[in-house]
Amino acid sequence: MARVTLKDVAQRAGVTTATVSYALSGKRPISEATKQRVMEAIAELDYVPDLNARGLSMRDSKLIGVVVPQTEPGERLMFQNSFYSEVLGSIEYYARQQGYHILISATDANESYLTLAKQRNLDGIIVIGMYPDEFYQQMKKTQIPIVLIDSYCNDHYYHNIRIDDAYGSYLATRYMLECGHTRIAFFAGQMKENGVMKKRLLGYRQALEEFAVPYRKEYIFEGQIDYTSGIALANRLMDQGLPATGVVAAADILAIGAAKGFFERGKRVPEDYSLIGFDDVEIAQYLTPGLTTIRQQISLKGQKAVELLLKHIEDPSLPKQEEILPLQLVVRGSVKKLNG
Amino acid sequence: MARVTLKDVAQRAGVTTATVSYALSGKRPISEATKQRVMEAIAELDYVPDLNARGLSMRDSKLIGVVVPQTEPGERLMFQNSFYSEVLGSIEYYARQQGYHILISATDANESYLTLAKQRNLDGIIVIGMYPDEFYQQMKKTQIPIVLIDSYCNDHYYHNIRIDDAYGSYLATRYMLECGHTRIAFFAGQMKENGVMKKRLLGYRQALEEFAVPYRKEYIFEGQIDYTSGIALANRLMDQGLPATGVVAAADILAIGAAKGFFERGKRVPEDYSLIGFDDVEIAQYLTPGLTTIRQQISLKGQKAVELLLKHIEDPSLPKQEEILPLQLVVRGSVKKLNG
DNA sequence: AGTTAATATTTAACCGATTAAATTATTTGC
DNA sequence: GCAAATAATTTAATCGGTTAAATATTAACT
Repeated sequence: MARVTLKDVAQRAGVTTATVSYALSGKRPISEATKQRVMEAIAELDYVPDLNARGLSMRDSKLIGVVVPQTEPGERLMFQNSFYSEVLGSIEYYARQQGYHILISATDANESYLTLAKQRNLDGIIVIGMYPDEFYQQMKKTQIPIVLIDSYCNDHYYHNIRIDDAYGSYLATRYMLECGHTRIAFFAGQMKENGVMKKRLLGYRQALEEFAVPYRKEYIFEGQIDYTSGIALANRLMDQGLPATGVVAAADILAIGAAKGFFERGKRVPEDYSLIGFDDVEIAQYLTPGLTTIRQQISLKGQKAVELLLKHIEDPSLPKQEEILPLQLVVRGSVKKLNG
Repeated sequence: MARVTLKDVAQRAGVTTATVSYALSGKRPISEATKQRVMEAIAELDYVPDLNARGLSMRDSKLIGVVVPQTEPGERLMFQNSFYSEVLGSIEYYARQQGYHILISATDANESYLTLAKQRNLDGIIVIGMYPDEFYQQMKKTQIPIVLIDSYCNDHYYHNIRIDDAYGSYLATRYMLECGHTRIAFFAGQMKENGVMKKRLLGYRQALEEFAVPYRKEYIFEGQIDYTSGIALANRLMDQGLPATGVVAAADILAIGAAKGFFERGKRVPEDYSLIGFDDVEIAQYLTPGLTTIRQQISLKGQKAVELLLKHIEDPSLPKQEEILPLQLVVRGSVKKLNG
């Protein structure tokens, strides 16, 4: 079954390829009569335009690249964590609605992504997460419309969709404090300068300050954003014999790992340790007990990113925008009230 | 910054585009001297070939389509569940190693996917899950190499990567029985004819039979494969006042939901209900208690699918293969021993 | 040196679309 | 009825590559 091309359609309809093309695009007037014949031919032959060929002359691709941090090629490969999966799913969904497809590239943000952008003639790129400065420098050179998700890159060149990370962990920590906790540990992923984790630490400190609880750096634990790291941090906390009664985790994944770490050593959440997460990934509500956490609308992030990107693709002069999405405390069962 | 094309490189190196092309592909001998000049020009201009253009004449795309069941456009959009995410991640990873990219299309398996295949000139397709018969009929017509994952489609046209689902739940159920349980409920997703869920039910029955425990259909609960359904099934079980002591869930997600359902009504796992899952998704080991389950090597599935697909793309005469991947019982803490 | 053979390079067509410019057909106005 | 204006269609170039066939260059052998 060979490919059906414009030519075949044209032949069938007794016209030229140009006519067919115009009939389809409407960029030149075509008589109703021929338009009719063309449509019939298309239907009869079951013709579907080749987007590559079209892209070649139109210089577009209807393809959106999505950069997501590289997963180690370990035993289990996946889209790192549920947070990414959910953003990706959302991006895929909304892009598809608009006739775009997404090209996911888990990358360590090196030059390889630039290559991809050129190879595939990407119409736009959505970058999730924070990367080294040089990455942003290089990306800029491509001239391709780019929307950043969860980045504090202050380069005015990029659109930005994010949340107020500091405020989020402020909310989390404040809730802990309101519940009567004062010895509160903070579990985070790698705290890079200007990174999301660093911002979340900021919010934690703000809340402490507001409640006049002194900030003690023995209470700060830094690891990676994954389950095993959560377990490890919990162990470190217990090993050090810190008299903490609660843990503010800078990501649900860390919180879940921490709960497991405590559990393995006979400690329970929330009886022995109160725990609050960040993100509200899907699983959070199904844990036992449910994880109290800071909800961000993960899918909305993807949706907004796609909308903004497509708007920019249509209108390259679109001024750079930054959109801060709302956050919300979700109380479930992982924090124990020490007072009331 | 306009696109650098073959022509630019040719000009710079003082040769024709054909020469450059041959120098790169090695399909015709090119003198070392010119090859050298060409390579220099490429480096100087930072040239990256356009895969679309190349694809147009080579009639390939270096693109692999991945069909995954459609998620409802509900509030949360994601790659349905962690099982899919993990397979997808794996496929992406191994495809990329071989210079392919993946085009994910969450679809309800209607004609739209055929369109995609044509539009994008997909080199091959990996289909995850089970679909209506007509879907397979249509796909076949595309003549595109296809590998099925987790399908019991008996059409000899397709390659197949799967597990022995019946055996898996046989293992799960047997373990329950060995632990002394006899009133064992079975939680499943939709049991379509010839579907994965139906097969898993089969294994459950086999085990019961082997232990001479009568099969009672009040113990069979059917829902969807998602967390909320797990909760719902647990509630149905409790509402009916069934004296079950254990639940074999046909998917980890169901098991996790079930645990939540029990928890919400004051019942605990494994004290009140023992629970065993299926899949061993990443989160299973981080739950409290850890979920006893049947491990399948999810990433391996993706890897094998990619390998097989690429092999087929290279050699279209490759005979159809079916590969059954191994399973393994993983004991954690969600099943209580009623005997010893 | 003069063919012949082998090697290196170029010419030009093609992949499947789009589109400016040229051409043909149809109205319209007088 | 005929030129001018307008509408419909075609011609042919183009996008960025590949490649069969033709040509030019170099090497090999009497």
